[in-house]
Amino acid sequence: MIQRPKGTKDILPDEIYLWQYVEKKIEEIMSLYGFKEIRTPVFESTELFLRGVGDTTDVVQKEMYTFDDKGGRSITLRPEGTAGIVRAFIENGMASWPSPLKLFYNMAMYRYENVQKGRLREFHQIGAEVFGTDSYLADFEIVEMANRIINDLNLPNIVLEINSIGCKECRGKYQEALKSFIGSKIDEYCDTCKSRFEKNTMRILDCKEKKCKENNANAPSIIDYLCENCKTHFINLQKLLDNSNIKYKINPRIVRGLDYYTKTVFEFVSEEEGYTIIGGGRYDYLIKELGGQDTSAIGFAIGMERVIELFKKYNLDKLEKSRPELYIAYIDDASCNFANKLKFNLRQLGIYVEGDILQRSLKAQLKYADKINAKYVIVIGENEIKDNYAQIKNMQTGNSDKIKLDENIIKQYIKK
RNA sequence: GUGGAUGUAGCUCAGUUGGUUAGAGCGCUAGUUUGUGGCACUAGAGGCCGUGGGUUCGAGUCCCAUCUUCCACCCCA
Repeated sequence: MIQRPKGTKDILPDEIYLWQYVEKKIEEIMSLYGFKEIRTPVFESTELFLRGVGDTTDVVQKEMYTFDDKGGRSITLRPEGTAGIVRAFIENGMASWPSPLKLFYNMAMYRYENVQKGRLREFHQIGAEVFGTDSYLADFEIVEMANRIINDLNLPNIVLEINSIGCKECRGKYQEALKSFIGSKIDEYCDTCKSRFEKNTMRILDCKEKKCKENNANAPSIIDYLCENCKTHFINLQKLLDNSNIKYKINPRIVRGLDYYTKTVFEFVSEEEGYTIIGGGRYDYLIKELGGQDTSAIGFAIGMERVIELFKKYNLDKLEKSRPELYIAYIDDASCNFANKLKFNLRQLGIYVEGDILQRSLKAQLKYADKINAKYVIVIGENEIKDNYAQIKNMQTGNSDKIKLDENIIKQYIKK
């Protein structure tokens, strides 16, 4: 039997309504904040991610789906959304659009990783990006919108963690300080940390190896090395969060795995599942690095599979599955034609009506009507056609009323 | 990439120290005297026992490999 590739998932009709609800909710909120949808290609030139995401990151080094197409071009399935959006921003001259430019996307991402809870090789992110502002007001708006999404989806036990990793200037100083702190002790660190020492020192702070963690315990904090500008930026953001009663934790250990981040970085973490469901931050150099003009930007991405999992856990019972308003059953050939006509007319009026297309017995039709949870049932037979009246039965209460077989009257009855 | 568990019907799972045509519940289809669902009863369909090798007179059961799924590390959403 051919099975789906490792790390992929089928989303079946019994679950899709959850996705539709959550996606709709998120997109409504984003629209409310002025974000417009953008869609970019599933695959891009490999170089985009090498330069955009950063060639020292794990995502690029070992998790990309990269291949040569028939024309010999190196192609990569997008492992994240931001790089492609920035490419589109530059390529379509969006820098000349009114600032700030707010975009959102809802797209599948691809990473070759080992599968476990909340981690797939094909997964979905809804993300938002703001281009053209380096103000802390944008940082606030983006964090506040993410917070709103968590709240409106009614997801409990989510903690907001924020940090600032500074700009080029302060990060340079900090890296020096960090290097001299680790310095001679580097032999005590794990191999990956050793390899990161030169090129990506800050990542060492993120290591979960016991030994490395212990060694990092007294490491200098980036926050102490922020330049004046970055410091006030960070403090202003905190003030706004305080004002809005948005609870957060400053976590100097958040450095994020993508190289493009600067200044504010943040994560919404599910305490019980132990994973991040929304992650994001500012990336003031990325656009220039990818060949655009100097433009500040900030954004985040929501891990949809993780959100759905949490949402299912807490809110499943609150959602109603779609069900037919009416099932029209028939008895013989003549009434079958009549029933079909009525079904057709009601659908023209926008009513969700079901009827038999299997030529089944009346009993089987009614059983089916029950299984699909139809609200009302009408049975058409010789008498009904003759009288042009039928019983309309409420399947929940079992009560029925006499009704004229006129689609407008039926519509009115059902909708009341 | 590393470590641990797992795989029998659409789903959840039984399957004795290796021994005839592999089972149950749920679900699905049909029927229970023919124009009314849910309940009950009856019957039916549906399995290369993940895949490929091996041991054996004989393998769902034992051995090896491989794949999948799940969990942890790493990393991330």
